[in-house]
Amino acid sequence: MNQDEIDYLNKYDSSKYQTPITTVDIAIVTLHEQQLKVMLAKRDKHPFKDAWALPGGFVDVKQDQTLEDTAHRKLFEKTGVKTPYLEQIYTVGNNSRDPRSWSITVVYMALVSADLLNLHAQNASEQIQWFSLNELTQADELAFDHLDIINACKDRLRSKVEYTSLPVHLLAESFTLTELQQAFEIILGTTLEKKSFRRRILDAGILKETGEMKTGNNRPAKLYRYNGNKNNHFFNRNIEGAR
Amino acid sequence: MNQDEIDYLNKYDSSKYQTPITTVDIAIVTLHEQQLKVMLAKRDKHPFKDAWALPGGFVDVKQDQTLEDTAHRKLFEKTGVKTPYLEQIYTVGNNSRDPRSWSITVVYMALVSADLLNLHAQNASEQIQWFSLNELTQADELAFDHLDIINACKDRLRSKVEYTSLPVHLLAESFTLTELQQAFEIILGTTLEKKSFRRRILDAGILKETGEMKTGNNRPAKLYRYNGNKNNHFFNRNIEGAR
DNA sequence: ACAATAGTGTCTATTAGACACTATTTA
DNA sequence: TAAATAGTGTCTAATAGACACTATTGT
Repeated sequence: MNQDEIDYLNKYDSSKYQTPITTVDIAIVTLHEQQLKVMLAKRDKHPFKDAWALPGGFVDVKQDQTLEDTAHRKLFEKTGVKTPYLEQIYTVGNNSRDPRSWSITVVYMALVSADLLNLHAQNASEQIQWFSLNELTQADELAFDHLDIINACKDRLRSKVEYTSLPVHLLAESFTLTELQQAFEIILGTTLEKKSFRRRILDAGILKETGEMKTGNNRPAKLYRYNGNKNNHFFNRNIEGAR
Repeated sequence: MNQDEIDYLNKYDSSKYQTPITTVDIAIVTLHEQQLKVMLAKRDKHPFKDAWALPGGFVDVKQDQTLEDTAHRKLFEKTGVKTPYLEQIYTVGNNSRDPRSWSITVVYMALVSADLLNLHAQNASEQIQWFSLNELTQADELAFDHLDIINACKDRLRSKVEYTSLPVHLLAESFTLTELQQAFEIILGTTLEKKSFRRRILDAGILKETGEMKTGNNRPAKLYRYNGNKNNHFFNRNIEGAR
């Protein structure tokens, strides 16, 4: 860096340009009672005071080093979960979505196992509630364009389920193949053929048997653990529901 | 909107919060002389003065209604092209990518047919050059994290070619199946089997014969036109090169 | 006729879907 | 032994890959 550039940077004052306000919003999604749920928080400030909105907020330029840090921070504040599956979905920016100003939001989606969340305790609070992803409509009058954003997340979920192993992130650390199949079915909104499903998943080599069994009033089922960290496995052929 | 909210908005001054600076960058990609090329512009200002960078810049809150408007505006300034295939790739934001400040950039990729561009005229200018997408390295010392961004675009291109019809956007309005196959091959970096390729594309029903033929020193080839506007067709099985 | 490229016929290999079957538990 | 769910055997259908073949042009 030469003196010329150093001088330029010393004189640079980013606050003197008119720029959009930039936020990060997160769709925190979980699977509970056979339904996909998304967390919404009641806004305690203008604009859209008292409306339900995705958790989110401004980048804290002191505290956050990256956009992912902002997303992780917000997620931890709301759920206490530190290492979820977190994926950037897209960024919306225009001059009409926020009455204050030209506004940009970077949207993340987090998938969290319900067993890491104390869903009932959180429901007791007035401020946070879990909504069924499929039942949200215009009538719910969400803040900003958050209904559109949630629908975009739902579409992304659905389409990724067709060719990835993404639903594992909605389950507990160990799970049966039937539980995994149900997660796929709930996201896709169809039933899947058992044998094909099991073959697809097992042939992919992405699960490891834990050695434990899940017992009930019937034949016990093998428990598996996902073997691929926070990454998804990509199949090179879509699952049936896609057709 | 009630009086309370109106008062809040009247008093709201977005410039008093410290926020990241936000830009839009575009990877403009074309196919020329059997190679993928990306357009870079030489920076005439600090920071990274005189380094090559992706075209891009700040959202103009007066002129642009949406982020896509900003991308289209930048693209038009550089190429004169108004309606390209334009896709949002992702958004990078952190406190280290720009020496001025915490910085966010929303990255778009545009695919443009080489026959809409006057590549030679542009190469004559000192300010803009087309670089082979596969030959850019650290040694080129691109501005900011633009090499990383370009590599992310390259990865996205490659992976989408495995299951979409995306390469049609790199060709002229009418093209032969052999030209389309070559575009796929260049992006994938492999050769494809002719019969499978043609069957896949024709069975998808995404092309329409123009009725014209392309002639040369050999059997003439049917010319086709893409039948799907700016959307991609999604195949439910990946192409060979994927394995 | 030959070179060059366009375009096809058809066999094989792979894998998803269908569906009936067997296995293992509790009550 | 019945109910319930886990898990398998195996046939069929769909489709991608391989590759040899035919077709049509200019020279």
